[in-house]
Amino acid sequence: MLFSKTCEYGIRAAVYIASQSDKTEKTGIEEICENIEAPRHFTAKILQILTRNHLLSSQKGVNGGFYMTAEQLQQPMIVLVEAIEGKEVLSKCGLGLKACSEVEPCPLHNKYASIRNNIKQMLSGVTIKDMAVSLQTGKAFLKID
Amino acid sequence: MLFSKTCEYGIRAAVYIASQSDKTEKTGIEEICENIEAPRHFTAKILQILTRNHLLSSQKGVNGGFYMTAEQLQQPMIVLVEAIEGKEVLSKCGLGLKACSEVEPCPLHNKYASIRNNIKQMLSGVTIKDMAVSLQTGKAFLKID
DNA sequence: ACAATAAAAGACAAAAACATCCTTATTTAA
DNA sequence: TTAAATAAGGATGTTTTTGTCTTTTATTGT
Repeated sequence: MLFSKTCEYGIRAAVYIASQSDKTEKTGIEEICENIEAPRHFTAKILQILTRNHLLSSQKGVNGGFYMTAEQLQQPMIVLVEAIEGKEVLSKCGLGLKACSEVEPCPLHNKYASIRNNIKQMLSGVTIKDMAVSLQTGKAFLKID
Repeated sequence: MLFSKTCEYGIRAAVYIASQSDKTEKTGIEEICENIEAPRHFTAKILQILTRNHLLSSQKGVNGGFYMTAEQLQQPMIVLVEAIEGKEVLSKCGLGLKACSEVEPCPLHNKYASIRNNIKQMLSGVTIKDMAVSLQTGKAFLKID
């Protein structure tokens, strides 16, 4: 509902990569996709987008793969989501009206705005690292073995 | 983000029909679509779904059209949304994990659950009629003329 | 240098969402 | 009782999203 498949895979992949970022080895796309149960090539494309947006780092060649810098680990989820879904996604009218505004609101405007703020707050208040830590400490899961 | 196009059109159409429900004449699909700026045939199909689900009433033939009973006007938005998007939409995992649960939650589980509850509350707390009234009193708009 | 490895990039395919058009069934006014 | 009106239903088309496959480019260990 909230996220597209693209966004779901992107978040899951980023969190997995983050969870591996203590290791010195970089993480390959194959390993990532196995651990988040996402389609190989499709996910690779999403990671390209994130890499272009400097939310991930990557290296080609032998022993290459994906990894995250300390700075990247500290990015809040909202940055990921906006990179994938586009910045507008969190400001568009809930009923899809082009002209919806404070002055001429749709019938759902205020209620929707408040929900949207909740969502923004959630996405701003959680970093990739936060989620990775919850994985590492066994408090959360991306895959049930 | 929150709603599909199908759902947006469905809500807008229902609200428009509701806003016309004081009149004795029923409202035709043509008029509805003009006033909510939605595609004619596509919207007609959505209204079929809502009618089958008894969220709208319709009548064929001369002077036919769509209308809503007092009871239908009192339905909360959540019923509309569930009829269109499916009941599961408001209980699925935010990261798209099949196995996500309280016991084995995804890294976003609790935050997402709280957002979802907000959304449910909003959708349960607003009736079609509420939205129609805001239209009728000029407090809200579906179309800017 | 060279072979192996891994991400990047591009072309293509399938499925789902969105949208249109045409026919059918029903109702009613004349 | 018939013609017109209007929703319902079915077939089809388009676009977007999701997914795969192949080739290219960069990197590195030997």
